[in-house]
Amino acid sequence: MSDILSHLNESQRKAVEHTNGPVMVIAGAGSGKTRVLTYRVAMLLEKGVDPFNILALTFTNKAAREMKERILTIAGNSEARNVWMGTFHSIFARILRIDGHLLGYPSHFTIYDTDDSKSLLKAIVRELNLDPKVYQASSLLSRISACKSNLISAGDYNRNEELTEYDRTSGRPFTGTIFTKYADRCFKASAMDFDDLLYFTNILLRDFPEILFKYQQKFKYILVDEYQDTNFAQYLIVKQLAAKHENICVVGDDAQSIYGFRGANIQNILNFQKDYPEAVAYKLEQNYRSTKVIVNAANSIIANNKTQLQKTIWTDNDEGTLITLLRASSDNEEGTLVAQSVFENKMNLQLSNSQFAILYRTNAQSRAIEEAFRKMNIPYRIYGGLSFYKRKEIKDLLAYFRLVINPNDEEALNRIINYPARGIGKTTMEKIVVLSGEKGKNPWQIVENQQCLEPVLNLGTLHKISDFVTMINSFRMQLLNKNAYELARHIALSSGLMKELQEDATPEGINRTENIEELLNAIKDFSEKESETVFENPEAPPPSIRTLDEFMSEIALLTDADEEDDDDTEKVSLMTIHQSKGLEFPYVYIVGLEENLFPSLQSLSSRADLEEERRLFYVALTRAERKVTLAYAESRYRWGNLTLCEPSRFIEEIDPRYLDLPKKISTPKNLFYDDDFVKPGSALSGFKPKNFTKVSEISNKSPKAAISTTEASDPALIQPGMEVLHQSFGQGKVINVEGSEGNRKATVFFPGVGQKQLLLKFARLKIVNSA
DNA sequence: GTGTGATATCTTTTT
DNA sequence: GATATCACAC
Repeated sequence: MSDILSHLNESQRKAVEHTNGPVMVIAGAGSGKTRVLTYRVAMLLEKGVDPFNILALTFTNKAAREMKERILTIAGNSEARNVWMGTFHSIFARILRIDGHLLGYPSHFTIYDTDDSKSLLKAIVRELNLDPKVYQASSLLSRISACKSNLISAGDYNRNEELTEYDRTSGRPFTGTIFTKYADRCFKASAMDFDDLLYFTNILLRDFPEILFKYQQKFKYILVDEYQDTNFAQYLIVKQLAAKHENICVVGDDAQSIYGFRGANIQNILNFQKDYPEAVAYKLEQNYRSTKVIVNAANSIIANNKTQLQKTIWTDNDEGTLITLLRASSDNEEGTLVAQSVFENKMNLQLSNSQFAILYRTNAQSRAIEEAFRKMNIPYRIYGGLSFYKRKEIKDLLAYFRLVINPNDEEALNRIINYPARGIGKTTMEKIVVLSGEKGKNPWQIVENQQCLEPVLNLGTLHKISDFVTMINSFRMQLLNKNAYELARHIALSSGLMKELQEDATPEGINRTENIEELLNAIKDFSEKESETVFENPEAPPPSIRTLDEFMSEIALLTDADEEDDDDTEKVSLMTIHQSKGLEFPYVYIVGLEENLFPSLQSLSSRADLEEERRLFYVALTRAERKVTLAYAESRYRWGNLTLCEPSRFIEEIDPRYLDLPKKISTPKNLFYDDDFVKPGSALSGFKPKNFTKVSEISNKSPKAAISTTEASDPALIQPGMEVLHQSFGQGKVINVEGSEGNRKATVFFPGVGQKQLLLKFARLKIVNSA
């Protein structure tokens, strides 16, 4: 261990060695925060602390997994796997499965994801005959979520004058009613949404002192990563659990707080020393990740924020290259420029794809980038976006599993009662919902009870329903005696879902079938793998088979970012800045630096939000080890139509000493309308095509062309894959051709020169080899 | 009750 | 450009 400590700098070492009492570590970007956390856990184990007494909370499963792996390496002790390490949500879901019965929840409760929550809210709004445009599911959910994060229950909400008054004046007086109904329906469905996991943990600890005591005893040492991103509910859980031993260590960086929209309260970290007057604070200010240029540029950005803890991030690393800025006329061109730049750097500097990351503000921006990368044949991997577990066919099959495990799960029932179609339609479902409202029961209890249904349904429908119920019940009987894979496969086949998908021979249909196969394979792996879950009683023998409900509780909180890429091709990473938090890449491209996009439109109304956007930009910059490239487009397709964009204010906020401005930028813009892009409605739009035709005619007949030794081929014949000859660049290979008629553009790679985009009517390429 | 085509609304960011 | 909902025909 002592030589392990030698891997740390002085402040890191102090933070690691100070194991008892409250400690706060303010860790600047790239300052070795994860290192401190992992070494600290290793240090605790070294000192003989039982791993079952250590609780380490992270924000992503990925971070937890990585940390666990590293600790295993450092500590060289397999005991380390018994540390309670995971996200807030997964750790407290585990606790609620053990002790949630005290609150009336079964241990197999369902976790509703955002889609489930929204769909339930929509149903409630419909049932109350309210206007879904006024009561939008997404805004209702964020309001409810904000309440729960601040431990405000539906009852509290309705009693709170301020909240209800606000709803009345904003024309949504029934928000409180909806909240109440939503909470009630979730409970009846034995379901918790993401916020409930934290909310009910708080209730559990508040109302059952013996439970609080139990976990206080258990978690003698508590570590919290990304403390700046905790919300009130999380803060209070940690505070209560730590109250007995006060061996709490929080690590964070106020400059990287980017989850305010989710209720994260930056005050939690700013007030830590008020909560624990004896707390010792350590600052990690040396950055080991990035070049001086990057560190200084990032500092110059964050200096524009008013609320922050004082610290000076510095580095001993090289000066590095200046930040470059790419200006594109459109979002598509931005993609092309970025892909070209990646390609050039890769070739010139002999780098691999995985050394590059493209970061953007919104998921929607990935498309243009993706397209450009596809055209250039650069392998990439998108993080987030449409997660595997969010695909329809996967959600359908999972809904079967959910319903089998928890028949009360209303959203699962809704999803599959008529999928594949079995003649139980909208009207029938409506009747069922009405009945469940009247009898105060959940839909499954109604569906299961034939007597209930007899008065309102005809015999045919009644039969269809009872067949469905029998099927689900027969699955349930096998829950404990079949392993997860056998049962999952059985369900996929005998529910008819597999058949339904196989009948669809379109490429999408085949893909869906493959996805189901993939899910089944994942379950197979799971069934065969030994359980790694920490059991309440470590001495208890592991259960002989791994069941489907175990699988479901393990994946409920997985997100796409946690998915491992088994394909070992080297790929460029594409992700939102939020997802990039905690990661690092040698070369980072930050795209879409435009006003109203980054910073986003909705952040511009308040100083706090704008500062959060700025911190987001800070996070993006500090992901880079060697070089940052920024990009923006002058126009972009937003919800279908073209919008003009201004460069982001953040570009100007960077100290110009660290920025390599393109010479282009100071020249009059219209000189650079060198391609098919014309601003709609601008004075140019009517004239441009004509002018261009003329120019091209002239150039073809110009004297220069006449004396040229090479004879140009007809631009219309140029196709990707061809070898072509250019007057000054020499021979090259056509990678891509795009654009229409007179404005066809080719991307050509010239060995030794690099990749060039050429307007075919000017380029006068000669086809050398059309193979 | 089911399936098809038209249309409105959408975009922050995530557990 | 994509998805969710609605109107309409079978």
